[in-house]
Amino acid sequence: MQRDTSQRRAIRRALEDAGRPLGALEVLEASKGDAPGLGIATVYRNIKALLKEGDISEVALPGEPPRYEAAGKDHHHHFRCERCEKVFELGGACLPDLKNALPRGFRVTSHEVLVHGVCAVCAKK
Amino acid sequence: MQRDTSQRRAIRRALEDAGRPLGALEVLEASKGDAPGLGIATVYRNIKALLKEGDISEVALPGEPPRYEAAGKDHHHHFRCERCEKVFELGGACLPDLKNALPRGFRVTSHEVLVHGVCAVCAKK
DNA sequence: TTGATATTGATAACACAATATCATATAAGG
DNA sequence: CCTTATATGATATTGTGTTATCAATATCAA
Repeated sequence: MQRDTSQRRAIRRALEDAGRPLGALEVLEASKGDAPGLGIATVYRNIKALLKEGDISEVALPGEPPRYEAAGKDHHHHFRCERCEKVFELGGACLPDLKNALPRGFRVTSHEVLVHGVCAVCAKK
Repeated sequence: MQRDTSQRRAIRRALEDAGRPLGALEVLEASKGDAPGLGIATVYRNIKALLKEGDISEVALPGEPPRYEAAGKDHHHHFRCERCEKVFELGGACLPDLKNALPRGFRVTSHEVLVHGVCAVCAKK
């Protein structure tokens, strides 16, 4: 159990090559080149499997369905273009001292930053 | 059109007094003291009306339904307790220089920070 | 107080993403 | 090359949050 299918390869490849987090439909589109006729159910199935195996990780966004990106990257945050709605990866640039802003007794386990704006491609149009 | 009902007063009051963003069901619970028998549809209706009037603003969170808070506050971010799932307001503490982290040609319009952790009440248990 | 009408509460209906179903296709060991 | 159990594709179903419907109620101007 766990066969090496062309669909699974195409989906893994699409996520590895994208360089940015993809939603389920984006994965479908990006994978169709390598796996014609690919169905959305298969995309969801394989996303779930890849998550369980730890090959990809989920990028949750406010108000929209999650995207997925290759796992194992350094700490980073994301940028969402409000025109094309694509999400991009941002390197470096993290938070200053959070502790000052925290109420007494609060304990931090993680944080996430989402920057909104217009990407380079959309800005030119 | 636009009548002053006890339900509308209760809902507005609940959001103003909460001191933290509330979800629709939290608004329902918090308003029931002032408006017994309040229905969820009325909560949604009034949230929508208060949004349109600019009295409250939406706080979108990854992977869950939006919360709402009184409008007009200074720039701030939010903390979500992973135990009780309440969301709290964080003052101050903002981002350093975002520009360095941005790819060329990207334009920023806003950003949001969500801190995950355990709130003071839950940490004591 | 009265009457017109906005508002409410209960609940049906909707929208959307994600999962389940199931017949068919296919990978992989023998 | 066969066999068989897993994977796939099409689509029905689910689940959750929100909105629509509608009879009953309550606001507020006259």
